[in-house]
Amino acid sequence: MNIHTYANLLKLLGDKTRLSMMGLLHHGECCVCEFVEIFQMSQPAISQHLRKLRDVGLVNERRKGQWIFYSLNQTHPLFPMVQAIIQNIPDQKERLEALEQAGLRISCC
Amino acid sequence: MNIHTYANLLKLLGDKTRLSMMGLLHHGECCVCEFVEIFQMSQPAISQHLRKLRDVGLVNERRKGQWIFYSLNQTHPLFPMVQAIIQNIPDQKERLEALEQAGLRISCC
DNA sequence: TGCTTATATAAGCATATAATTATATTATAA
DNA sequence: TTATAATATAATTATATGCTTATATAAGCA
Repeated sequence: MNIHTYANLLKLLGDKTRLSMMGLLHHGECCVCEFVEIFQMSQPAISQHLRKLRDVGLVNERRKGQWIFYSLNQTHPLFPMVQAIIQNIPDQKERLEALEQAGLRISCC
Repeated sequence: MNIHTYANLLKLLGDKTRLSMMGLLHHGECCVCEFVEIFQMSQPAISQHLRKLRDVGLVNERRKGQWIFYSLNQTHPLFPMVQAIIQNIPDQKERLEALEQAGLRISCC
């Protein structure tokens, strides 16, 4: 893996929405509609951000009925770097708690 | 410092040239002409990359005669994050050694 | 002083990026 | 089987980015 690979990773995470997504996923999997709610963005916009993360393999997707849950791919070769970054950004837990208190958390099995 | 600040930092470092520059500066200060030589890029292109790093305050500049030397600003609030990133990218020392062996290192006092 | 070297800045252009709108796909439920 | 909900994709558009070319500034030197 050369410097170019790392620069591309940083560019990918150099977006407020995608970086926050990674910070949220650090606390566990989330589905698309949760992201839509948290970021107050259109569903296609969210979907396209997730696609970019998925294309590089940084996140896994898991279909559960009508929902698709995303999670961090901890086996990705760049995961150590991702982890180092997540550990340096502000914790996103509050946004999950707010979602939960609004009764909008999709916590199915 | 909010998540937006961090995303902007990552975007800034999400460029092959700027990320390599930071990796090089980790080994000590460099002047513009050294970067021009290392990256085989035009002087204005190099200058513009350095400007972006300087605008955010990630690097310091020091004039020494006709040369301007750049170095890491270790007092920057985002420096811990920068450091974490540098520690995860491939070491850029080789490029400095190649420069040295080509007799193109500006090692004035 | 005038010439050269090192660097910065500005303008222009081609490409990349992120959002919107519209449409397609997939699953559930009536 | 039709309707609805969740998600994905495609096309479009506006903005951002990185490079080039041209020019400006600043220091050293003949």
